[in-house]
Order: sequence, then structure tokens, then C-alpha cells
Amino acid sequence: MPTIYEIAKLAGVSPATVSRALNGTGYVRAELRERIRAIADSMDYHPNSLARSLLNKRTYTLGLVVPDITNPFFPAVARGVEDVAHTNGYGVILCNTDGNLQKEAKYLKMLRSKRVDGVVFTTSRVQASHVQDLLNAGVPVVLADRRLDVRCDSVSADNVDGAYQAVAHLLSLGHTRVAMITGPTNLTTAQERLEGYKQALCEHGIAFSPRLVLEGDFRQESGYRLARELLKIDPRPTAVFAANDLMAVGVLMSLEEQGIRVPEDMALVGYDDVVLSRVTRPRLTTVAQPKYEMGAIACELLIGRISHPEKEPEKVLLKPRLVVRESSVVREVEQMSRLAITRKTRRTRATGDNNGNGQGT
Amino acid sequence: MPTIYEIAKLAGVSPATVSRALNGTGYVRAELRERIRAIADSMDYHPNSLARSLLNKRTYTLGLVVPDITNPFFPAVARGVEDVAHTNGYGVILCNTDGNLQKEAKYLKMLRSKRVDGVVFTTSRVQASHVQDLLNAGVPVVLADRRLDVRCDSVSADNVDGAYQAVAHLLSLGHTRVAMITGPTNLTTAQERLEGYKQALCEHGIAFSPRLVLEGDFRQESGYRLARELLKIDPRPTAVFAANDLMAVGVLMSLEEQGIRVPEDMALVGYDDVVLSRVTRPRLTTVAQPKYEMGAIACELLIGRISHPEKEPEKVLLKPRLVVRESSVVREVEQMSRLAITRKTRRTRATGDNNGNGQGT
DNA sequence: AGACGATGCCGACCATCTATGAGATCGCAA
DNA sequence: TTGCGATCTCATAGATGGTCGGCATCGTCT
Repeated sequence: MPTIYEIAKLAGVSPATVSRALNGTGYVRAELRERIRAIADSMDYHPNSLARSLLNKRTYTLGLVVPDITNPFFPAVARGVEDVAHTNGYGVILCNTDGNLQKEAKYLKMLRSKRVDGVVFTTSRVQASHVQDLLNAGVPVVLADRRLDVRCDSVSADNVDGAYQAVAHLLSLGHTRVAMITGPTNLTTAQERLEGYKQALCEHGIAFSPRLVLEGDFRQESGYRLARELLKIDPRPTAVFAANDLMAVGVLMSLEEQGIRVPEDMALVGYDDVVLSRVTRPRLTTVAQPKYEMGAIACELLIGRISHPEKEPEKVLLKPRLVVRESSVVREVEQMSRLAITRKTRRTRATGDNNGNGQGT
Repeated sequence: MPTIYEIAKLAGVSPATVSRALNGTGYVRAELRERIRAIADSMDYHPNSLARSLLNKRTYTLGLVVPDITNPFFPAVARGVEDVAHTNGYGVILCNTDGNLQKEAKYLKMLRSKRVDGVVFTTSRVQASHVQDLLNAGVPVVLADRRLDVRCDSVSADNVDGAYQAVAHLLSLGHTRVAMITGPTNLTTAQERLEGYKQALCEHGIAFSPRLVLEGDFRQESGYRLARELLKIDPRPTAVFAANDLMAVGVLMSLEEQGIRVPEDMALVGYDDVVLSRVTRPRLTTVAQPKYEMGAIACELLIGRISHPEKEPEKVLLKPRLVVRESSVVREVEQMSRLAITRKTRRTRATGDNNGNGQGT
């Protein structure tokens, strides 16, 4: 690994001159600058950003804390963060905490030792104190898909509105007994979706009945299990809103086994628009969250704050969008080709032209 | 951000003593060490790894280059890499290249500036010269799921064997006209899977017929399109092997539209065991690759090499495993609960207890 | 001649580690 | 008890690679 000293020796100038020549700061004769550049190239020189960072207190590295990149929700968010970071010259260190606070603490220790310029949290159970410690130490933090009672920037999608849209859709189809399978009630996302469910009922003049609400845990198995409970309710509901797609898939499988037709006997709507929801039979009506945008905006906020630490914190709220497919509406099968085109267009920004491509496997 | 100087001043000792006290190197009176530790804690001290790295030439940071973390294949690999890295005290910088060589070059420049200790490549179209440049500069590289004519460590799954298992399975069910939908023929993974197909036919005494091989591009749409072509072949094949799950899903949808029953009229096997393959109707028989292990082993190899740069390169070849579900075999519907349990057990190591959990959405 | 712009060098500095060596302490033998 | 070497304990002084302000030099213009 060559240093500016070696380049300086070869070029017959001082190291400082090499530094200014390569960085374009200060006065260096154009011809000399070119010669120095050529020498640097020929030596395969790469500036040592450690030394640079040591001096100017910027590492151009960010931390990204997620519970588990394997969970279908996070890759899109991570991609959004990473894209924006990269175009701004930042690198991103990935941290999987599994929702484990000890692990989270260990990662944060590492990130602080590495002197990252900021951290994006996309984890449903953040330790507020961890975030606060970071902020106290002067490390900017942005929360994505999560609100917390801490004074910092955040981006999230409007869960109340998303759930409202889903349930209003079912009600507009004429359903009057709409059940809901919620997520763990200690999660704000789950709470908000339940709230949206209630609002929709209320606005359509339908009384809220606790008997129609079952608590799941966001896993497929809970959807499968609770679907059986659902059928026992008398009078039986004609529609279900599941607080996420995984549980909706569980419901779907369970109903299929029981010989209940979807959507004819039971309409079903999920939440998240995970890829899964496009291949089930029937395809799942669901609420799409702007996952990529969430990550991208989070990163933009973070980079903005790094240069303006005193700015007032921003809270960005994105709009979810109802995607009507087959599990809620009785109609002829849509053309696959049309769907494919729609999907491609819609997700172009999100994942680049490599989307849905199985390459590398 | 406090430094050892400030701690030293408070403790009334020299910075060097603080360094030794905190690192446990050299002699420091036990009582003094404790006092220094206490002071460091109270100041929320985090050692500056930049300064440390500058000196001992180890950053404890690795680079991970993938085409697109959004592609369902890579999160599991990334998780494997990250887990092993973390338990060894390393951080991982994520790089999405989209298969774009310019982007790849830019990322590598960044990684070298940050002086990462090594790089894992999991990209189907790596630029051999990029890898070679890295190796020449003394930066260890490990290739995951990709062999390349370069002298370095690598891990991959045996694609020939995987395809062989898939086709042998179909043949053993009595099929004699088995078609194949391949991936892009310029990708080694696709070539190897075609080779496995041929071997299976050969060993079962069935002549290879080029007319039964259609070239797809690993995307769902190509499976959808080519399934129609398949039906035109005379005599019509009774089984298809698709080189990945996405294309298999396309085939499935297409056949469904044409009223062809799977597996009764046409058996189908995919490749990759993506989550999708568990929710289609019928569920997809497929070849599972040990994705997590691939990442984990890649990272182990890398960390090994960092401490032993002169070791002979290792080429690890993992075994894929055929997962028989419903798209190939005519039988009663399996119990959902049994499947759920199996899945959970099998993937425990891969994703921790958070697997399949929709939290944070 | 003096002022000013262009050019390039010198040395300090960032936070940490490590080699060196000085001084203190301790054990053991005389 | 004293003396001496071995062992502790800690401070000092580079060294890491790059940046930056200050300063010297040189040429040109007024």
C-alpha cells in the first residue's frame, strides 16, 4: 500500500504537495498535478481514509441496525439506505440484532469505536436508552418505520391509514362482519393497524366488536391457527383483515384445508405486499408500504443531519397503498402479463433493473 | 468523545498506562487498572479504532459485495457472513453492485480506502480483474457461490449434483420426457445445472434431446412464456425441471391458466428453495441450497486467510438437497402443522429465532 | 522597490500503540 | 540486615498516513 510519501519521493515533491494535488485543494501547477496523479495511478494508490478520518472527524461510514436482514421486509429498506449512502460517498455497516438488546449494545459499541457518522435504526423493538446514548454522544440517529419518544428524525408509513384503507375496502364490498388478526399488541405498528381497523368500522357505522379481534404474533403459524378460531365465531365473519402478509398466508392455507373458498366464502386482506402475496392462490389483496423509500428517506435525513446537527428533527410520514388482488374481490382471473408489466414499472426505482432476477443462484 | 489523554489526566497517569490498563497488555497494578476502567466508563469512553487501525494495520472490517440484497437469494448469504463476522469482532460493509462493473469498481475503491481486511464476493458476474487487483494489493478475497479462474478461496454448492437429484427424482417417478428450462447460458450456475440434467438422463439411459431444452433468464416472466412453448412440443413432455424457483413459479401460473394440472398432467421441479416455493399451489418441489452456510463458511475462510495469508486456497463445495413437495408427486395434502415444524427446525441456525417473523413491518 | 499572487516546504496535529528504559519493589542468599 | 538481580510499574518518545496553517521563495506587475 503506497503512501503519499512514496509518491512524493518519486515525484520529487513534498508529501503535502501530493496531498493537495490529489485533493485539488490549494495551489498546484496543472502539469505537476497531472504528473502526480499519473504516478499515484501507476502505484495503485488508494488514500488511507483512516488517517484522513482521524484528522477531520468524518468517516463517511454509517451504521444500519435491523433485526434480521433475512426477514422479507428489510432488504428493501436496506437497499434504500445503501443506495442513498453510496451516491453520497458513504459506506454502510450492516448489523443484525435479532431483537436482542445485548447484541444491539455490542453492535453500537462497535459502531461508536469505528466512529460512524450516523446510524439508521429499523428495528421494531429499539431500546430507547440506546438511541438516547448515541444522541448524547453526538452521533446522529434516524428511526425508520418506528416512532419512539426520542428527539430525532424519523420516517414511517401511516399504519392507521393503511389499515383503514384495507378495512374500508372490505366494507365497501358489502361485508359487515369483518374480523381482524392483529400483531403483538406491544408493537406500535400492530396497535396502529388495529386503530385503523376501528376507525374504518366507525366511519361506516359498524359497531366494533372485540370478539372479532384475535391476537397473532406476525408469524404465519399464528394466522394458520387463528383462522380456525375465526370460523367458530357465530355469526361467522365474511371477511378478515390480517395485520401482515405472513399471517394472511397462514389464514389462506388454513381456510383452504377447511374447504372455505377465498374470496367467495371469506374475503382476505393482508399487509406489507411481500413478494409472497403475488404467488399465493388466490393472490393476496394487501397494503403496500413504500419500503425502499422509507430507507432512502431515512438515509437522506441522516446525511442532512450530519452536516446540520442543530436542525429541528423531522418526522416524515409516508402513505401506504392498497393493492387489490384476488383474495378480496370475486372476478375473472387477471392476465399474468398485465400484472408482470405493472409490477415492473412500479418497482423500478425500488430495486433497479435486477429486480426479481434470480441471478447468482 | 474522550481520549486516553483525558482519562490519563483524570487518573493522574500517562496515556500509555491507560492504554495498557484498558487493553490488558503489559503491567498495570490491578487496583489502578480498575480505577482507570471506572473513569473510562464514567466518561463513556469508546476507543478510537481509526487510530488503532492506523497503527496495527487491521480494521476489523470486511466488505460484502452482492448484486442486490433485494434478490431473495442474498439475504440468507449475507446473514451467514455477518453472523460469523460479528462473532469474530468484525463489521461488514454492504455493497450492492446491480451487476454493474462501474459500480463494483467504485465500491472496491471505497473498500480499499477504508482498508477493509478482506472482501466476500457473492456476485454471479464478477470481474475477474477486479478480484485479481484486490489479491495483488494483498487484500484477501473469498468467492461465494461462484467459481472463477483466480487463485483464492471459494465456497459454492454443487449445481451439477443438485440438478442431477432433481431430474433423477422425476425419472424415478416414471417420467421419460423431462424438459428443462435453463438460465442464461453464460452463467456458470446455469451451465452446471444443465450438465446435471444431462447426466441424470444419461445414467437412466434416456437420450438427451435439445428440443426439450428451453433457455430462460432466471426471471418469472421467462418461465411463464416458455411454459407455452413447452406445451407445443410433440410428444408433449410430462415433466419440467426449471433452473430456478422464480421461473418454476412462472411455469406454474402459465400451466394453471391453460388448465394443465400439476403434478398430474405435468410434474414440476424448481431450484433454490426460495420462500415462495412453500406458498404456491401446489407447493413446489425444489432443490435447496445451503445459503446461510455458504455465507458463513465464506466468512470463516476469509477470517482464516486474514491471519494466514500464505495458506493454500481452499475450494469448498457444498451439497444441495432435494426438497420434495407437491408439484412433482401425486399424493394427499401434507399437514400444514407438520410442515411448519419441519421448517422451523431446519432453518433455526440460519435465521435465529426471529425467522419468518414479520416484526417491524 | 514594494506589493502581491503563485508555488511548495515545514511542522504540528489527529488517537492510539509499542519499544525502550528508568525507577520502584521484592525475594533470596550471604 | 544488606546487596543484587529479577520483576513490576509506569513515563517518554516515536510511528502510523494524511491534512492544514503558516511561512519562505520566486516571479511579475506597478
